[in-house]
Amino acid sequence: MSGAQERPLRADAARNRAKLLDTATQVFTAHGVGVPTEEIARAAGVGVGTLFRHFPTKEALLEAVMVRRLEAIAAQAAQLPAESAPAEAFFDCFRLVVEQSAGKNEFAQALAAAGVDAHAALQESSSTIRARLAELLTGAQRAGAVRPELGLPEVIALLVGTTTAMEHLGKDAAGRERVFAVVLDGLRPR
Amino acid sequence: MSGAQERPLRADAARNRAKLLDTATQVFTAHGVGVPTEEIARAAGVGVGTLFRHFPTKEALLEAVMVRRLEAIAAQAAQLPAESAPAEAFFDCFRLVVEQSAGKNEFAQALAAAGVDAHAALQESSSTIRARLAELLTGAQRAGAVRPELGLPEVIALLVGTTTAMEHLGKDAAGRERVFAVVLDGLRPR
DNA sequence: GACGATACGGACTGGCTACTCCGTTTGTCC
DNA sequence: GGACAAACGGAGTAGCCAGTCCGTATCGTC
Repeated sequence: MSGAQERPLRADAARNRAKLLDTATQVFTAHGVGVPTEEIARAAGVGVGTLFRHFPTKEALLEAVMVRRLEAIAAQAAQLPAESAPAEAFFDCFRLVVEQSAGKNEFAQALAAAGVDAHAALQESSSTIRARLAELLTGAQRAGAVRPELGLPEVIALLVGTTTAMEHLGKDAAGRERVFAVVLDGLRPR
Repeated sequence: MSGAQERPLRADAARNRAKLLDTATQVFTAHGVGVPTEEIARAAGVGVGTLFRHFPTKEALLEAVMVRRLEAIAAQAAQLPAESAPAEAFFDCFRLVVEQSAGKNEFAQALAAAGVDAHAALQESSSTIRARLAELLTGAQRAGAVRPELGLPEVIALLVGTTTAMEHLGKDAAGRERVFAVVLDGLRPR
């Protein structure tokens, strides 16, 4: 699916590409997606020309950052043991996604605003997470730990909403925990 | 606090100002805050000069739109009868704010991003709602209908988060209702 | 209906930013 | 170590958009 027959990058090119991705992740998260591309290039220690050679568009860079984060989340989600403890696995996954998504909301919004709703790469890596989440959801529902009437779209909406709530609370760890309690308990059947 | 000694606007000026506010509300909600000011002016049937005479800055226009919405919400919230049924009043208020805030999240974000965290007008009208919400919250908590450990910041974060979740679900009314059920039930004590 | 004050329209400006182009540098392979 | 391709840097370009300016139109008043 992903392995095209690209010839290998030269060593410096590969290094710069990785550095750009890392830097872009940090800078976008810290200062928002509105930062000029030039600032990212400078922070990464390269020229803008280099940035645009690797990512032909600012939007492409944004997308690459998102894909990378989604893949990281998917990898962690894959670790969760579903069979033994379906309920915990689902709730752990919910927490995981929310915690790893801190500051990512704005990215998704920016991409959607740019009319990129259906970019293949994003589609692919997000559907991996969705599939995993669906699996854990039905497991937890079968175990009676989650309201049976909830579908995947509602759970995802709650995921996004909870992330936003967390961002709104900032660093108040105790408050975040109380919000988590509200949502997670709310997911349980009455 | 708000009644300054402005001399009355000329009839056409008052008309244009009102039209601009209405149009801006619609256009910002429909197409996001990124729309060029010129587009709003055109949609309102006036020139950009007129727009900038009434609102010296795009940001000022955004703020005026927000203030107006907040005031509308505050007015509705003031109607809710707190004494007779504290629990219902709180939950109704929660719903009210979420439903009236559809599409407003992005405004607030845009304003915050512009470094306008503490504009007096916004502060004032949002603090009206906050005060009302705090009142209803403690009432509901005293009645045993809401978790006693929750503070106003957490409730507001949940409000914002729920609004986002709703926006994410789009027009799926049944799904929205299920999400509401999760959050509102989660607010109740265990 | 005439006159001063108020408000209007929209061409124009300045600044910002995504993206390009090409002379220079660096890595790779023999 | 030399030669060639690959990659780099950053000044330059084009387009967009918030906000200005002033000649023209409209309002309100006598």
